Amino acid sequence: MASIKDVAKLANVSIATVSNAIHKTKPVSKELKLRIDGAISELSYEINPIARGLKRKSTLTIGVVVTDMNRIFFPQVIKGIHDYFTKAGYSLSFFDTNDNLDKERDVVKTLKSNWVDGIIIDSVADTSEQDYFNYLAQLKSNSKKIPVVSIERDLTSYQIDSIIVDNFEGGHTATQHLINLGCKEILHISGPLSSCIVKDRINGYRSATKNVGLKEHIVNGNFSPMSGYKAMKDVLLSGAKVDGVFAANDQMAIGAIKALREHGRKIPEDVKVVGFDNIFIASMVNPSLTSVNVPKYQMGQFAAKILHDRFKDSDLKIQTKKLPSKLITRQSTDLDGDQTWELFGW
Amino acid sequence: MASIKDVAKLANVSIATVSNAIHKTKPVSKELKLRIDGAISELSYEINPIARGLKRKSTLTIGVVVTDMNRIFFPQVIKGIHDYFTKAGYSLSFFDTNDNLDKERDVVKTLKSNWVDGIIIDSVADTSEQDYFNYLAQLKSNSKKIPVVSIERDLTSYQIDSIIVDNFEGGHTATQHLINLGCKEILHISGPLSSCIVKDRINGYRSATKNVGLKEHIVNGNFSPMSGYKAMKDVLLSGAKVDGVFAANDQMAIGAIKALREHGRKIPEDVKVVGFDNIFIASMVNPSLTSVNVPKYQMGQFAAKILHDRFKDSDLKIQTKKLPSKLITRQSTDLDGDQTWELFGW
DNA sequence: CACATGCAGAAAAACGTTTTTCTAGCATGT
DNA sequence: ACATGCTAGAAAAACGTTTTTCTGCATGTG
Repeated sequence: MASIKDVAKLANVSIATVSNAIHKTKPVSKELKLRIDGAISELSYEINPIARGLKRKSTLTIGVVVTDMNRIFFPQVIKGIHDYFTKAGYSLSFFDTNDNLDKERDVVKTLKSNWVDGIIIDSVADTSEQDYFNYLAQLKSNSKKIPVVSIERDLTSYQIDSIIVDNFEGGHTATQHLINLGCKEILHISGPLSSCIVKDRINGYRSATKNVGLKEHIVNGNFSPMSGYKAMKDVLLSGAKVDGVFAANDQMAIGAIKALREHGRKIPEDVKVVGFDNIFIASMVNPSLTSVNVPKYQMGQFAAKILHDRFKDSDLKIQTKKLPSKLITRQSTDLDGDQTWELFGW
Repeated sequence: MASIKDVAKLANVSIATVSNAIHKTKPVSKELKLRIDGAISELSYEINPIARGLKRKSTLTIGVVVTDMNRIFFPQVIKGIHDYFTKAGYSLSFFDTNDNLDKERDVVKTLKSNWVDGIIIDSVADTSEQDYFNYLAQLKSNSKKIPVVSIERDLTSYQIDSIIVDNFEGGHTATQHLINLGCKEILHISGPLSSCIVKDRINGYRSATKNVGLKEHIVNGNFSPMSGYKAMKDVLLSGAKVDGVFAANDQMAIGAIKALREHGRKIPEDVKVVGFDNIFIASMVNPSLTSVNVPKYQMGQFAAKILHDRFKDSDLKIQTKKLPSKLITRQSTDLDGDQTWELFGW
């Protein structure tokens, strides 16, 4: 691997001049520029990003940490981040915390000592982990701060830029949709209560049912299909009447549908079901699933953009970016709903 | 950020001694060791991996390049790689080529100049790209080689370790399964013919049908659900009789099922359908899809392991690791097939 | 003419490590 | 008593850049 030294020697100039010629950081005469370019191409010299990183204290790498790659929510978010940042000349360093806070702490520590230029994180920490969030916000605070952007979780109160979806609105819309279709007994299957996402979705449900005087009926799941299945099964066995179900994510909705079927309920005739996230499989299952779309790819892109902006100006006001959610009506609530498929590359 | 110099000063020793104490590369007296440890923890010194990388010519980073993150095949492969390599102290640098060879070339060039220690790649290049594969095999050949491991594609003839699945066997098994169930007119919907994976699957199909004297019927798709839908539609419109379908991947199988349904065919009574890859949604669609499983997570783990082994001994014989494929019978061929769900984290 | 000003380019310092070379002290063997 | 070898540790070189400082030299101004 040719180094800048070799180039300088071959072109018979100093290394400073080579550097200046490359980066146009100081003017250099036509003649030398020519010689240098010649030497560069002759040696097929490529700048060494490690050495530059050492000097510049920047690695052109950004750390991406997600809770579990198996959640099909993430691949698209990552794709969004990737597309933005490779265009900007950065690489992505990828980490999966397996929904484990201890691991997340480790990862962040690694990231810190690895000198990544920024971090985009989907934190698994629940709202009580104040000390951890504070640490996150102050990362590397003694010398230079390394900026962090949170996705899915609103951490603006800790001075961390956050990209989220309006979960209250989404929950409200989903519930209202069931109400509009004439449902009178609407069940909500929620996710793990520690998460603020989940709370917002619950509140959206509450608001909508309260508005029209329906009684609320909430059971808990943990986002897995199996938990949705079990929750639904319990409700059915208890004999409670249900003609509408709003699940806090698609996975649980699919589980719930399985349970409903086993009890002979027709969907959507007897019971209508709405999910959340609009993972692409929502359009492929049978019946296809009505769901509140979360713009995953855009979420990644926005997170990337905000982080990038902060690189340029670290004094920017901390911001919360709320992305719009939108209800996609499909056969689980309306047989004539959207019949198209989500045809992402897969 | 405290540097080794600060530690040395505080402990009143030379920086070489600090380094030796940390890495045990030379013995250092109990006394100094104690002082050094004290200084390290007092300054909460952390080694700077960039500087170390510069000196050691190794970044403890491995590049992972996939063709398209939207293919649910990849997240699990990546998870396998990730789990292995984080345990070994490496980070993953992630790239998505969007099924574009030019982009892939760029990415590999970046990876090369980024001094990653190794590369795991799912190449989009078709078999005619000999010069490119040669380049890949010889990456950075003037000084130190950087090892490459191929997944999904057998590149051992280019001296590149390869982790693949026995696609011939898989294709044979899938077809044989249909034969065993009494199918007489078996259609194969293949993937893009440039890919050797696809060819192997075709040959498996051919071998099985030939064995029992069935005529072969092959149409082409491109792995997308829509292509499977269209291919099936054409066949149905042509009036050809079909009582079994083997699609080269699950996506196309799902598309084919949609077409069959639109033509009033009952599955599996009238037509039985088998896919390939066993992406988790195969167990969730309705009817659930019989499919040849590809061990994705293990594929990632093996790729990682082989790469890691090569770090330790670059003279290791180039190897092809063929992972076993296994047919999972579900409702698209047998109503009493496997009813369980793939319950990966999601 | 004296002197400041600009400027292209070289030289050198710095980034934070690892690794090689050097030094001084001490023990050993003849 | 002296050459030899070993050892703990220091000093310095090296990795490949970027950036700051330094050096001549030409130009312009009073």
